[in-house]
Amino acid sequence: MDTFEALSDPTRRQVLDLLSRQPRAAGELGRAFPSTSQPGMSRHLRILREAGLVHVRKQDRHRVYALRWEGLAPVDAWLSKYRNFWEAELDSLEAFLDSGKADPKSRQARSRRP
Amino acid sequence: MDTFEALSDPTRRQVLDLLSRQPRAAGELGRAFPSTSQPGMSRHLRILREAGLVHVRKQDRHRVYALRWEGLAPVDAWLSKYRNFWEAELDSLEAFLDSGKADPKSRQARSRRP
DNA sequence: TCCATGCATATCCGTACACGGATATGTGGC
DNA sequence: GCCACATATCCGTGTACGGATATGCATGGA
Repeated sequence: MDTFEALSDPTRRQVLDLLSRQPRAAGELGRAFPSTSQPGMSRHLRILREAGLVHVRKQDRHRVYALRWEGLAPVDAWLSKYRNFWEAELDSLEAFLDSGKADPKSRQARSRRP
Repeated sequence: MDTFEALSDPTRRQVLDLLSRQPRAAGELGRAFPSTSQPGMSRHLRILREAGLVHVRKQDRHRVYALRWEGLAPVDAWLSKYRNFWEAELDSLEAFLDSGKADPKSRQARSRRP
């Protein structure tokens, strides 16, 4: 299962959201989803692992899961391909409107098309 | 079907890739995927439409599809949430390297909310 | 050393739905 | 009426997702 498929499941995205705050043990994650059985959560974690989205570390008797930021690189790469065009669109719009105001959110460095 | 599910299919991502270059008529897209039937492509386009990823315009007897950049906003938003942490990680790493501190393997213990 | 904890894995079962082709039909524009 | 599609079915296959259950397996503690 590739990155995009792994991310297509809401539960797995929620798991990643939890892990984005801090690493958590498998059991902790399972308890965060009471409607999911232990093997069920374990399956989700397996998919996330195989997609390279999480990383496991053994600590005592626990398996501590942490987010692997690099695992999101494929999505980021795919998306930036579009972001370039997107921002080009927005830039054109801004230029057209000529509001003269800066982007309030001041997104990360607006990489222009090379 | 939500945005992430719509993007989980490789064919649909390829369609978006084509549309990122220029708008195309439905038939044109269909011909780009010879192994897909006409109703088959039409179904994919429907999913992309309902996910807000493409936009249709009637031109003569053709349906011209174009990418809706805003449709990718949910993915971008979701991803930037992580990109911030990602960059924070890199920053922390830099800070760590600058300060010449302890064990470099304690990476995962360090993810924290800003 | 024996046992409980904390998981991962393996089945089996069942439901649901994605994806595909094939075919038929509907529809708006020319 | 023809073209370019969209939609609707029906069919079939594959597989995701879920629970339930049993087992494997390492670690840490009594």
